[in-house]
Amino acid sequence: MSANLTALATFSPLYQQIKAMLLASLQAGEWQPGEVIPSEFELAARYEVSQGTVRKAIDELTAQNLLIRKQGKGTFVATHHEERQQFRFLRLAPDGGQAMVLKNHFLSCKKMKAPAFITQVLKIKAGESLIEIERVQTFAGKAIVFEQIWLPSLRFKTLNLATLQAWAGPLYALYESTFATHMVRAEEKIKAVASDAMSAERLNLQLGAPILLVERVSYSYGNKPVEMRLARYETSTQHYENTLS
Amino acid sequence: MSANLTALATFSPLYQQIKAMLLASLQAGEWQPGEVIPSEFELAARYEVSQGTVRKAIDELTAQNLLIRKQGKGTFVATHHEERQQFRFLRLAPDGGQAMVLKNHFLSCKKMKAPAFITQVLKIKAGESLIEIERVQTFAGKAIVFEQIWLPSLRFKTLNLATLQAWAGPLYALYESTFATHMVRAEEKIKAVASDAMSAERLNLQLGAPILLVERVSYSYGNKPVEMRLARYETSTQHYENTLS
DNA sequence: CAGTGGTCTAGACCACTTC
DNA sequence: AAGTGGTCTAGACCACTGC
Repeated sequence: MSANLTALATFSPLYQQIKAMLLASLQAGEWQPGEVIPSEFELAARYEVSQGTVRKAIDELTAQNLLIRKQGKGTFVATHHEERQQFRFLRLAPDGGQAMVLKNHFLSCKKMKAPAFITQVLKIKAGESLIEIERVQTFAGKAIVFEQIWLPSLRFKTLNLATLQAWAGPLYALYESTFATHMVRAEEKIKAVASDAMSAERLNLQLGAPILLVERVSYSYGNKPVEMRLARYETSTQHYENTLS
Repeated sequence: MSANLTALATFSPLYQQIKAMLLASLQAGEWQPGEVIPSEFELAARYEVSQGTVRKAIDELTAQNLLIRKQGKGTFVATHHEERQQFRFLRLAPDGGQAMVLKNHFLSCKKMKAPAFITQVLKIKAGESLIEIERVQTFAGKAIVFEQIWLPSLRFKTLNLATLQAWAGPLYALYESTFATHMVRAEEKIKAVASDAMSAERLNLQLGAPILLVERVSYSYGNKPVEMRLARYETSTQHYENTLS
């Protein structure tokens, strides 16, 4: 209310506080992915603010893809099970046209001790146990993507090769369904490299053929890094797409 | 007002119409990049709507980086001369750390007839005249980027090598200052390829060394494609960064 | 102090969904 | 018809800038 002094209490507008509380509820799992959250008027009553203020908080959360509005129905927690969300994290497209549906081939799923470069990224203890998944993805019978995926064993205790092979759909949807983990954001670092022996074999390329090397770190609520991937894309007939604005 | 029928007039909310009118003014050059636009109340009076409606229109334009709000000062037309905007279209970062400032080396600037693959992308007539620019960018003395840039001669009539070499700052700022062209958006398609003779020479690499090949098409107001680039990035000590959300 | 954008409210009405 | 999000308004007040 006061705070005329030199910004002692780091003033933040009401709708930002509401947004923070909504985020806390999402993180705590009060509303699960795919579920409706209470209506704007209910939330306004709960937080004792006007509907317009709740609305502005929800506006920002929908802009970040954490919530999805559906007129007449309500506001829903975003989920990777949703049709529209399937391609949110896939930037690969065939040179001719639209998005591509890739076929999964899981090669392995093993426990391992986390190497240093992963512990740093995932902010876990040195030597903590990880699950390492190897996957190849094909399009029209041709291997396009080979990736290694690392997850903390603690959170993904029961994950195994059989589960993966039985799963149809995006990995992130599996994480939601089975491990109560919703991915919110990812950061990628991309390089062009000469394929090493393993990548060349998996992608049926000549040793040294140029491939895209994509390092991805995915974050759940609260900026928590949960998954790290090292992906190799074969880009002779497809490319990585990006829009700058 | 009516429109109970099966959507004859493609109803659009007031603030969308305001947004369209603001866009038209931007495109027509009524307010130049870097200038203030009229205050929300002035615009509300002009369009005979409430200030809140204008506000919502401006909200969307700022979200698209077309306008920039500055509390207490006004709302400004976005410009590539702005400090903050310098790195908007540069996704290259050194493996260690933050954004990198690259040094320009313009190699050539020549007129040429547009090949088919460019006429399609830039939507110009077959055989129309283009300007082709070749540029190398260095960081800490090392060549990092080699690119070819194509612009329609019509719009960029007076552009020449001397002008380019005298220019300090982003190309897009030059386009604004001298050619009344503001770039709004760009789309990139990225591949890993083996460097050809020309690229290898420009980047001091061995022939065949893997490089990132980035095709970029940049758009001005009204989704008008204006510039096409083919860039090669050397990514042994830096990478292309991207955030997915 | 006046002018700008930023927040917040309260209420009216529209558009879409569901029963 | 009732409930949801979506639009629009009018007015009050806050925060920042510059004269």
